[in-house]
Amino acid sequence: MPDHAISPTRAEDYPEWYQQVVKAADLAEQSPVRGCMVIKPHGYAIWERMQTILDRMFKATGHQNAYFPLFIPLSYLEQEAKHVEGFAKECAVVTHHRLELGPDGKLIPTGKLEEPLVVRPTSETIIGAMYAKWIQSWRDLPMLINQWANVVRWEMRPRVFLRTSEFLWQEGHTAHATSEEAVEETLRMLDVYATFAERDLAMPVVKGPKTAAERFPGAVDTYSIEAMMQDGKALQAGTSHFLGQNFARGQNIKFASTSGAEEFCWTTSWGVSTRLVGAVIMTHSDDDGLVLPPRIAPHQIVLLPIHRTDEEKAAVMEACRKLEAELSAATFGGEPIRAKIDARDMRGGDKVWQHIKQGVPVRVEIGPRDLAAGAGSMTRRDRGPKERVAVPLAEFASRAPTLLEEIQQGLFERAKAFRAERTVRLDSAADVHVFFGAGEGPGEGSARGGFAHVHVADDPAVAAAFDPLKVTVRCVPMEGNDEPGTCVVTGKPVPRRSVLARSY
RNA sequence: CGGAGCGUAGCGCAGUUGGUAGCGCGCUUGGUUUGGGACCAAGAGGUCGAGAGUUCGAAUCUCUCCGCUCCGACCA
Repeated sequence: MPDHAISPTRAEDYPEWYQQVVKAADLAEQSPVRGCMVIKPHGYAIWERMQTILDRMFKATGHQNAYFPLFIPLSYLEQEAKHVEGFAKECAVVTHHRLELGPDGKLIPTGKLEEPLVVRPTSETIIGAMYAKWIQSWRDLPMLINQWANVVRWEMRPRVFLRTSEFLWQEGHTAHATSEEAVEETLRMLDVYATFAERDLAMPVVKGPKTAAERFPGAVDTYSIEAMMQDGKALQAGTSHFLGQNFARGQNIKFASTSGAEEFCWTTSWGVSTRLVGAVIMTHSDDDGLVLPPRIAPHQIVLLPIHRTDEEKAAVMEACRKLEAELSAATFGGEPIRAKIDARDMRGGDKVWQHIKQGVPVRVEIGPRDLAAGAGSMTRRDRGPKERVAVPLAEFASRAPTLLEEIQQGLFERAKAFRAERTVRLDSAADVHVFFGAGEGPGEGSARGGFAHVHVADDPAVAAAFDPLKVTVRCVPMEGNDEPGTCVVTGKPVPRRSVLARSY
């Protein structure tokens, strides 16, 4: 066997490594439908973890869930000019509502719709149409609603989890009486995403507003959290938009204010998607497969009984069940610890490697020898596959929360250190060109780059200057960044540095 | 949608100048094993991506289409 479970390794071929990890961890696979993936149980379980945690956070910030239609009348999309422009190119359109059996046995779409329906690429317009009905008075505000749904964006180049034609996400849509309140909401939800990314996904992110070119179609301001993947590329992990009154005007979302005047609402929208699963993979995984932070791992601890005879089996299984019960009674991150006994009848080595490839944070083997010593053999996914530690069974459950916290924190620190190593401050366009290695050779380019903090203006000339490098302005970091300077392209004065990177 | 590559068993691949399908892993069964991706034996599994054409004969040659991957344009 090679010394790692995934081939090729990250260093050899990063994109291919990513796909092999998805396959080895049994997260998802290609479907018969072009550009669409099947999310398999293990991949879906990770998404469910994300949903559970985020949903709790949305509720805690006063939001309620609701559900709006998959189909959006074509005319709705036309209500905000920039919105149409932004999404028109990638929409799936339903034009018929019936199938008839043709003479050759083929099914023929018939029953042409009077008005074509667009499969939602996002739901601003249809939710706005409902808000226009629901909101009449300042007493109806703020309107704070979230929807868990699928959306379709007909992408040219799909990549599992990162960019598929259909994906799952959550979209929050809120309406407010004042601009200040709406901006506050936009930033609050950006913070929710940042907290979730760092605390639960152990993925350090940079928060900040986008440049005009990268803004959501129809938004006044778009904010994002940007994470660095292990190839140095940036991944937009979540977005929060301040929509101003743009959509409210287009869709007539009005309210009577306390003074009795009729005013347009100020709206926001924000979302994260199954892309986060890809983000987690590319942030933590190694050449042995998936590595999951404990907080989002469907199973945090797997117990592996080892036995030969029936007597051994009885004793070992009893010890496993006892430990499983103790672990389930203990808590980590405010939830019961998720432990599982894997008693499947298969070879121990295969079984262990399966759990390694699937990213289970902690494995505990319990065999007759361990039992005699009152111990279990523990291995951690964030350490080498053969670094085993004997742990006393009597105390393991009480120590487990600390252990999981240590792993969670360790992964976060490791990711932060990685990002720090690949983050630089540059003060000239020439340095940017050098850093991102203008002339990259095959197989080498993927290892280059990172985040460059540079003074640049929000100006098309900046995008044009770095376009040949495939580098874009990811966002203008809001924290620890108040050093004024002059734009390295246009020479204009700017109040702070921006993050430049290649991106997914 | 442009450029490149690929499509043969669940996975990874071989199959030369056209002659009717093979290897490794995996899977099933039996046995030997078992604290680190076991070994022996016997088996199951393929309209060679789809369609058309050339030919006595096509996985192999020609054309068209479909899908996947990478690189561009677009994006969460």
